[in-house]
Amino acid sequence: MTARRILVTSALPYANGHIHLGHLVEYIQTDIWVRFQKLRGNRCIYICADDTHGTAIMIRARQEGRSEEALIADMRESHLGDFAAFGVEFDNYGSTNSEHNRRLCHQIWSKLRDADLIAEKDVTQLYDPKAETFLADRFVKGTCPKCQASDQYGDNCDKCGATYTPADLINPVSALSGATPELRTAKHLFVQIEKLHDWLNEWTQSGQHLQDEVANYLKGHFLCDPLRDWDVSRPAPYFGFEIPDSPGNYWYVWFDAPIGYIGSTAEWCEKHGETLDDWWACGPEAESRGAEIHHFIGKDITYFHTLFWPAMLKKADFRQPDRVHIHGFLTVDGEKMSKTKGTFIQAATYAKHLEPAYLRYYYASKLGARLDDLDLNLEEFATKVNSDLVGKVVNLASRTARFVEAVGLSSVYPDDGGMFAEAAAQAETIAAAYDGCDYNGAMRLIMGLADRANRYVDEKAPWTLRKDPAKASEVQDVCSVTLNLFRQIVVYLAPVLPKLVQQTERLLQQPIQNWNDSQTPLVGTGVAKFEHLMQRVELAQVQAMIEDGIQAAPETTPVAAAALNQWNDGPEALAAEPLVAEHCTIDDFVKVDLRVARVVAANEVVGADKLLQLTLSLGGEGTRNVFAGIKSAYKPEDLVGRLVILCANLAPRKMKFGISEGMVLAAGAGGKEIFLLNPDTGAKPGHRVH
RNA sequence: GGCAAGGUAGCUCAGUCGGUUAGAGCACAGGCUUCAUAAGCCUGGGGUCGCGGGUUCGAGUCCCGCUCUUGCUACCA
Repeated sequence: MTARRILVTSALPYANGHIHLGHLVEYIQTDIWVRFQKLRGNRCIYICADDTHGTAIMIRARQEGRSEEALIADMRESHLGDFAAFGVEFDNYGSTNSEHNRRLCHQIWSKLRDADLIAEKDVTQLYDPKAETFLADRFVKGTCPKCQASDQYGDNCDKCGATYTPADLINPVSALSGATPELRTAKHLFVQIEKLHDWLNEWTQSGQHLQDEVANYLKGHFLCDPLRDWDVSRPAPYFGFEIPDSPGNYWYVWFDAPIGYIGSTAEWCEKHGETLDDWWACGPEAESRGAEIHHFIGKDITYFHTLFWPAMLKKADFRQPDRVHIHGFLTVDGEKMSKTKGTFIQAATYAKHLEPAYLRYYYASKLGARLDDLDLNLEEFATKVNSDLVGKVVNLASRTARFVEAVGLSSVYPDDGGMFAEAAAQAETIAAAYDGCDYNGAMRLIMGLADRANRYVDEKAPWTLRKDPAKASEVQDVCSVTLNLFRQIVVYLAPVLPKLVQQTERLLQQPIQNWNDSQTPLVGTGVAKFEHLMQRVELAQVQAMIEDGIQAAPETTPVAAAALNQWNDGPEALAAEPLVAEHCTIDDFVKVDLRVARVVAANEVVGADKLLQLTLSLGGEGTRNVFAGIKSAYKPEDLVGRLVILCANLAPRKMKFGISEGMVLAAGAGGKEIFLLNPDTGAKPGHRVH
């Protein structure tokens, strides 16, 4: 078999957030594939980079009062640390904000120009005059024009489902500055991808490059109609590369992000004395050299990687991907990751509590070639790791290595009834599963081998043989067989568990460097003093991680971060009165009958220091007499006529000055700091608060 | 509404070209073992393969209809 030359990428993580367990599905999936290819003796390079451009980065840098460059430099360090912790090993980790990338963007752009694919059109968008920037739909909030629901995003309403443009919103507000946006028109540049429709039909439907479901999806959603022009420019200010032949306009982040794959490769080539053409050239000459390009991505960015990207490469005379491997999303305990449930777990939080190898194995045992979502069931996670890795695999070494520490492995491989040979014969089947991204199938086969080996140990019972000094060599033989079976399994698991490989090399004092190490048993070599290879997972550790996840400052979305910082809100209030940890059920909540009420009269209470006496109306049903401890902050005459929120079913309470028939709701620390709640305009006395 | 992918043991999933009695792991029950990190081994219970029809000597597998779940998309196929 001749060695393949394979360039592999994972999607570029955005420099606006930390790596979390969802990201890791992809990086672990890719890393396993890369390690597998390398182990097979193929020439394989794993290329990635930070995706650094765009509005979100610009806004965040502004809010944090520093340069974009400083922000992305920090985030790069964080990303690299997380990847290292999880054994994700890139051959090159670049940045889209690099000179290589700029040069390539220029090059590809001029090719697209030459191919007459670029069109200019006016685009009218909301503009934030205060922040001096155009606003993407999700940076605008306002009232839905259809159902009047407030606080809706600029593209659609999640109350009534209506879709509209941000300009239709009632009372639109910029999420960046709080300013009222205005309509402005600017020139944008578009790629007329429709001109490649026929070619894309062929490329996507050939069965070579995509999973079938993905090909069907593209056919049904995009390729059945003319492809819309793709808006690839943004007017200044924008953190990115300025378009050379259109000053004042910048390439949209999704234009230069995938080019980052090539830019990062260029960086690698420079370090290793190779040329880009060795990997990215297309045409018959390049074809004969046979480099392959494999992208691993999540299903959310299918669109960019399977239509625009191949089209761009095609027209710019670069090699198009041989395969785009698309995976699903991560759920935790069957649900989308949630910050409040603590299941939105950052890589760093996980690594603080649990061994990264566990996650690598768990993901491997769940990943198949399809784009199904993957569920991280925390209980299954613990039992799977414990029973498969500790109970089956590592146990093989743990139950035999000690018996042969002194004598090492037998100098001739003993008769094992053909077990080693049979397992060796499965190498190609297991390899095919890895190569086809069916890690789940591979893990199943490998665990079958571990089961078999454990049965062998049981039958031979070396601990019994050991009691008879005459059978010493038999003990050595049994342990030699077992440790060789163990080592064979470790070779098969090497792409998933690199650390276990190192430990095994140390234990059996021989390197593991190639898939073929599974084909030949070790004989006559030494065995080091046994040390535990892997610890069991305690459910408590998992729980501790979840709790930590809840505590850890939840990562805010760019919009929220920008909106938050803008108000300068501090943590003092929360610190003074921490959140109630215990949940209340919806049933608990509905027991409290909150109502809108109008203050029809308010009086001082003679003899009371803190109380005001309020007469409240709920519309019908007469009035309520309520004593409220708000004298320090409100004057009676300021209250008359206004609306308040009343807990209407609070048990009546006899007080020194009369009976209080409810409680008005207020926030604040006390004293002057008391703030009554009032509903937005439109609420009527008697309305229940839900 | 449209498109796509699914529905197999309590849970997570295999099941090739239609072919013997439908499998694995986990969980559960009973037993064995005590080398091993409460690890290991054996035995067992547990299935209307979503429902209904069809093709066939034979259907989890192929065809049609229905139903439910998930994802995408949306009054446009």
